[in-house]
Amino acid sequence: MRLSRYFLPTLKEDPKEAQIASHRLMLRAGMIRQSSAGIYSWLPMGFKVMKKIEQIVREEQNRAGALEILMPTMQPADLWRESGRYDDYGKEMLRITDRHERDMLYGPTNEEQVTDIFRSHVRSYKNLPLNLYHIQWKFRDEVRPRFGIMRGREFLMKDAYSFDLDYEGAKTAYNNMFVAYLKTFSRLGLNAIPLRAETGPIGGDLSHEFIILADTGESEVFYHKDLLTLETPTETNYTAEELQGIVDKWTSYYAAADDMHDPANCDVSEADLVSRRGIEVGHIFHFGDKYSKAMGATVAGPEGKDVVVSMGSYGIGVSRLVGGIIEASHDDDGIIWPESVAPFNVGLINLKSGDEACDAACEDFYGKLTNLDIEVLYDDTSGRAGEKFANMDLIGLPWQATIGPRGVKSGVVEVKNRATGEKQELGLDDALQLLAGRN
RNA sequence: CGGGGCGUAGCACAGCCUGGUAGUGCGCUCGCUUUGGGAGCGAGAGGUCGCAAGUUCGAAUCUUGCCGCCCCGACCA
Repeated sequence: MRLSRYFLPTLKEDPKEAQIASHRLMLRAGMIRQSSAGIYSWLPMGFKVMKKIEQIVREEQNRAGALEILMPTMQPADLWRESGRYDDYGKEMLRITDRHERDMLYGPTNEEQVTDIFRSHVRSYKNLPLNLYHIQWKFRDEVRPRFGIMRGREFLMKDAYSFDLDYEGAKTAYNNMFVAYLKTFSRLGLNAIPLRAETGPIGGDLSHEFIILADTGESEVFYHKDLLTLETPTETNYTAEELQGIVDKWTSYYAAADDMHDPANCDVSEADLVSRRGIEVGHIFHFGDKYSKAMGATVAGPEGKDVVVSMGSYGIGVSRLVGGIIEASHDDDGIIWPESVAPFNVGLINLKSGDEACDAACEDFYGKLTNLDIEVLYDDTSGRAGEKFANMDLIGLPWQATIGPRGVKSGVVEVKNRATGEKQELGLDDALQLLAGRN
């Protein structure tokens, strides 16, 4: 992509409403545009990153055996009356009346909707286990949206819902998602920590939040320092026992958010206990028959009797992750994208656009990178060097390749690693090889 | 929802107290000079001063009402 043909409205100065790094940087890097409080348009580069995150989430859900569907954003109130949540939910739920005076709502979540789909199509235990997920926009009318995309009112979420015959099955479904989450966050370049979460009135121990570490995190977390040294599982088809083993291992280390942390009850020595701030990016939850019972989601069991299915739900905040990743990975100059979600792999800087030799060298290099399926943002504009460098640092592409009059003469390109700041002058072929190897 | 603050050009702001033809910096357009970390000079474009009513000869400025946005707290992916 040539920058001269792209839409990347970057800002030199900080918009005053942006208080935290991700919000500030997303606005400055031209990723989003606020429409109203907590509601944003996604501009090309922001959208591209979000789509990459979404795709990684999707691939790991698919690998885990979940099936993608798409449920609507607008839901009928009647479904929510069945579960009793229409009255319970409060003002966070955006209620809308259609032209026929029917009560509708913009979905803040989809348990009712998916349970309705399940009960009307699944009759036998033989069709279980089943896990349906979708990646869809949700709306929660937060009293006070803030932090840009991190806590907006409209947000993109992946929600998976599992259906099993009994608790044992549901537990395996839960463990399966637990492991899928470890893989997902690892691929996103994040250190995610599973925290035991409040299970509310349902009880049990099957609820975990996944948080990523960032200084601006919303809550304080405490965890055993060895937790971050655990290896992320990589295989695809684990047995129920293997899944349980992985989950047991990951949950054997102490990890708690401030609301669950009790110093008196924490057996980790002070030297091993780490305290940092975290951002919640995922939540998995077993809720048993809460919705299936209220809404009559049953299947015929092996003995021919109807059984109320056991359910769980598993969310990942896809749009929130865009901000979350920036919170976890930036410096004073701008964003530092992990390679897996970077909008482009390489930023190619032409230091003297209009200079025949420079243009030719850049065009050649650009073509070669593109032919290797490397996504390149080629700054072919007539801007000044400093401006181009600063802009490239701001948008945070993992690699920068700079070609200027000086380098053209000696046939070299300067390659800079955005994360480490390390620069090296390489011949064109060596530079290609380096960048291709990283792709 | 309690408390506080702010709405003036794409962005950041001054002007308001003490009413009198709407400004500065950055960005944008054109020209010349520059050119390896956010250049210089010159010439331009761009604003219903959030909206409405009121006071006044005259309102960005004073009064009232409304709307929007931000921050702290409580609450949440």
